[in-house]
Amino acid sequence: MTPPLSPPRPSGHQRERLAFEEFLERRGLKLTRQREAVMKAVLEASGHFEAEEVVTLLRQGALRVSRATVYRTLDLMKECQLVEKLDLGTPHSYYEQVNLGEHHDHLICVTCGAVTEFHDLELETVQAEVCRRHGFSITHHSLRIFGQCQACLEKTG
Amino acid sequence: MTPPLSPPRPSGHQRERLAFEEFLERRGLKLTRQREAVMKAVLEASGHFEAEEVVTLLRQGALRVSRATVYRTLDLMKECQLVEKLDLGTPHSYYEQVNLGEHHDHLICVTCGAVTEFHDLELETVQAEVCRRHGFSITHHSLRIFGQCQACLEKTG
DNA sequence: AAAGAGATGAGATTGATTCTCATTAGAGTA
DNA sequence: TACTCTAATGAGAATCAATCTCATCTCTTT
Ligand SMILES: [Mn+2]
Ligand SMILES: [Mn+2]
Ligand SMILES: [Zn+2]
Ligand SMILES: [Zn+2]
Repeated sequence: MTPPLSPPRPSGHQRERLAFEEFLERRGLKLTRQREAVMKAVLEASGHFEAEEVVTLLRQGALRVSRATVYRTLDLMKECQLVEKLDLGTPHSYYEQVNLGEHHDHLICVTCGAVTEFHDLELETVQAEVCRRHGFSITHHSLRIFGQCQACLEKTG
Repeated sequence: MTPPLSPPRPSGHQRERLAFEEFLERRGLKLTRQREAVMKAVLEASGHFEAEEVVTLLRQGALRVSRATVYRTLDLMKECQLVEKLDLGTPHSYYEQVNLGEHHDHLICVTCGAVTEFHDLELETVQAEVCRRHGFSITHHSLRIFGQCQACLEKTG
């Protein structure tokens, strides 16, 4: 049961879905069936995925969605801050779904490729301080830490 | 004159030059005229540059150096940690010369494209702490902060 | 000078992403 | 329903930095 003092928050990705719809509205764009299919696939995706994976996944559904539309919709969701584009050092980009107002950075294992997410408040604070000192107005940032993960360290010493 | 207590440090980029020569030696590779030309150009370069700029610059000299060799040598210098490859959000990569043992991160203005360098010891410390907590052995990292630089802020409010 | 190993360069190739533009879908109107 | 108008889509072409190929060159060593 829902605690009485908690407002009944929309479940699933209702907030994100709504945010995207309002974003499209604001821009005078329509929520087409194709855009809806991409949005649904992305909101339900977990972890880091390639654009091509979305294309492949959607091929299994009834509605055909072209590669171009997948890329275009991912761009829109990125502008809406529901999606982030990642450069993990590979030749092509990865994307990930980000819940409204959340953020994290990445530890990337150069041995096995594992990507671990973390969030550190102190780190964010220090970054903000650096920006303040430079009179720089930050919009977003990307921190990638490369090295060996615990599992790989234990294997090879 | 050199202070007596300071060891006579090699000037210019003697240390980096030596480091590269030893690196090649260790790998059983030769310091060819082409590699030397690229190394010289890179060590004397300032700021962030594209691979293509090195190709163009070297075309003006007596010795012809192919694009392939420029890319190959930049990769070697990267392994030797004399060069870093940067993704500034543009479609192609930038490179920069890094002095032995030095490091910095970047503030990138999304309005004018200006790139400001900074180094913050506290930031590095907090990062190290995050890694320790995750049992992660860091080799290197890349922090990019995007936003508006002071100049752009003053122009547009 | 002959042999062997690495290095080079011109040009072909790659491949993720973007672009083009003819066609389609959908909202609004009469 | 039929018509209009505009945004959206999709198939395939184009892009272009980066990589690859492989014939040729350069050294060093016998
Ligand atoms: Mn992530
Ligand atoms: Mn720099
Ligand atoms: Zn690992
Ligand atoms: Zn600026």
